[in-house]
Amino acid sequence: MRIATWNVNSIRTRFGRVVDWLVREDIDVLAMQEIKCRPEQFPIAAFEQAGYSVEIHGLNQWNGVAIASRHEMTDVAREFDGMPGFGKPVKGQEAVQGFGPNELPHEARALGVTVGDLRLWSLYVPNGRSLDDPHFAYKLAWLEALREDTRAWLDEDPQLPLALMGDWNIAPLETDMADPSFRPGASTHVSPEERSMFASFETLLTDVVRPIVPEGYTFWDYQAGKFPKNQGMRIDFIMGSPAFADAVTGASIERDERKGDAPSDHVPVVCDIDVDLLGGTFDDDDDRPMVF
DNA sequence: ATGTCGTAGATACTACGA
Repeated sequence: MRIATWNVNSIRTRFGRVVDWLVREDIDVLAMQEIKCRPEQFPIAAFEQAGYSVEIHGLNQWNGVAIASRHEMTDVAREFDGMPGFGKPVKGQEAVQGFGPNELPHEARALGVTVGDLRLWSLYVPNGRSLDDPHFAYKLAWLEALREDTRAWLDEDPQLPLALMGDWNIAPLETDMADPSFRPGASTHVSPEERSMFASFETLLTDVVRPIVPEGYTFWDYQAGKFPKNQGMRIDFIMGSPAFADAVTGASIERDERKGDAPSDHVPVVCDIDVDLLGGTFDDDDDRPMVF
């Protein structure tokens, strides 16, 4: 079972490339971020023709998350408890997107689904914009609420195979940041507050890719030739619970997807799961009998 | 190099977000 995350930077621009990659790499579940569209604008047919169903959470041209899967998805969640909002209240949008505990409108940054035994989230963590911007406080509050929900989910079921996958917009280690325009003490993504917040998730979850792929970036800004200069950053992660991490047998960062025509500025991050190690079954596995 | 993308719209350019 192959599971991946990819900030696609507009699915309407990128769907051909994304579906080609899904088929070529035999991906079972892909968590996407920055789809930048509403559900009715999403190119669902291209995914269905390749054997995937899609769950979508998109409110407008910004943000937006989706999950494509070859297996049935259930228990779809389009927010987590206590998720804060941001911006100015939009009249008439209350019923569509709801409001966070701070009474500001929700953004489309989180989508949770259950696939077999797995609980999977596609997450697009707020960028923060700059250290003195209200968006930065929003980023930290959004992550804190997510962490407390993660703690509650695992308190309730310590054996839950859970993965939080997506664009975390944090470079946890010094070696994760090679873009010279992000400077310690002056920039988002590398601040002590963000790194401390990321570390607090690591008391609950582990980066299942890092042990297998210790080097490499997942994002390179389009500007100023940062990809050819390899001035990238590692900000896309698959964070797994103990039960999830124990089933991981492989991982990769798909650097070649930053090459060629019209790439996203992010590349896919992949992990392989041995479903036999999860203790349950997948109803549409074709290589094993079902076991109840 | 204010160096690139993607979105929307009171569009053929500007504003915004990343």
